[in-house]
Amino acid sequence: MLPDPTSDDRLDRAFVALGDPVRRRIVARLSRGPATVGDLAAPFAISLQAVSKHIQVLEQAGLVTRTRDAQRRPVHLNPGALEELTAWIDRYRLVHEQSYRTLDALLTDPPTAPPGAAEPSQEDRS
Amino acid sequence: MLPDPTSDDRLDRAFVALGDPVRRRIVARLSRGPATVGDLAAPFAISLQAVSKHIQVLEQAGLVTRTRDAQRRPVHLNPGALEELTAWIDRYRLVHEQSYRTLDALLTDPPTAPPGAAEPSQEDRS
DNA sequence: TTTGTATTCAACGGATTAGTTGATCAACTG
DNA sequence: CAGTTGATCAACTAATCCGTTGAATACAAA
Repeated sequence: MLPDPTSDDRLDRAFVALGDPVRRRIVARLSRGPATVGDLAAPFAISLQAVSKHIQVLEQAGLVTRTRDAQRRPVHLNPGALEELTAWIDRYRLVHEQSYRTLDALLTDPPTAPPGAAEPSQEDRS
Repeated sequence: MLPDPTSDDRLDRAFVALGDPVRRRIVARLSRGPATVGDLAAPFAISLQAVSKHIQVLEQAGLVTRTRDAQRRPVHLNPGALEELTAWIDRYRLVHEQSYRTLDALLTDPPTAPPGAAEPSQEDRS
């Protein structure tokens, strides 16, 4: 049940979670402090149950955590998870265009690797 | 057909696009320079057509663009789109916890707004 | 204990997604 | 021209996702 830190499953879920406008608005709201499910559901035209599911998606992505307060389950934003996302993006944000070499040259004249010698395992990570 | 800058549809698609490990690896590869569909498909165990679809998803999200080179369609990363994602995240990365007020007080004692006076339209954006 | 409030669970339908295979299109090569 | 390469289109399947409604749970208040 514990999350596996060597898998990128959390990263998958976190990006997908932020791909929904409802969930992004929830995150935006939570950045101003914790809120209950009812609070979070209020601005939306969808059912409370649907919002509850969205919160579960955010929780499984590690983006939020839940505490307990009587019958309420306050939701808190987990800023660390958001930082992981920016960290991933920042790793690839800068494009190394290799401007000294034209695109045609790149495509027709592979630098040092002959067509038979493929090295697919060190491509990248995550 | 032109993208509508006032909609967050692009943001939706971009986050969802990065939620797939295959597409993240494609982005990672493209950060080192443009590549053809065949190049991008090589490291994967899935069909070329599947990779072609992944590229279309990335393209519709604004994350990549395609050019033309004879029968090849080189794919280029669009760093601007990645920056938009980090920009969104950075807006909410810092949590304003309002530590001077306890969670219970937050929940049971709404600051200045009486329960009847709701103002849901300025909640947030995107 | 009964009632009310806050939230989740369960089952379902409709839409979307990621993969497949087979056919097609476009451009280069001999 | 015919053949090959690079990539897309089309049709299909299995799985997942987003929303619904109705029932169940947990705690509080009367």
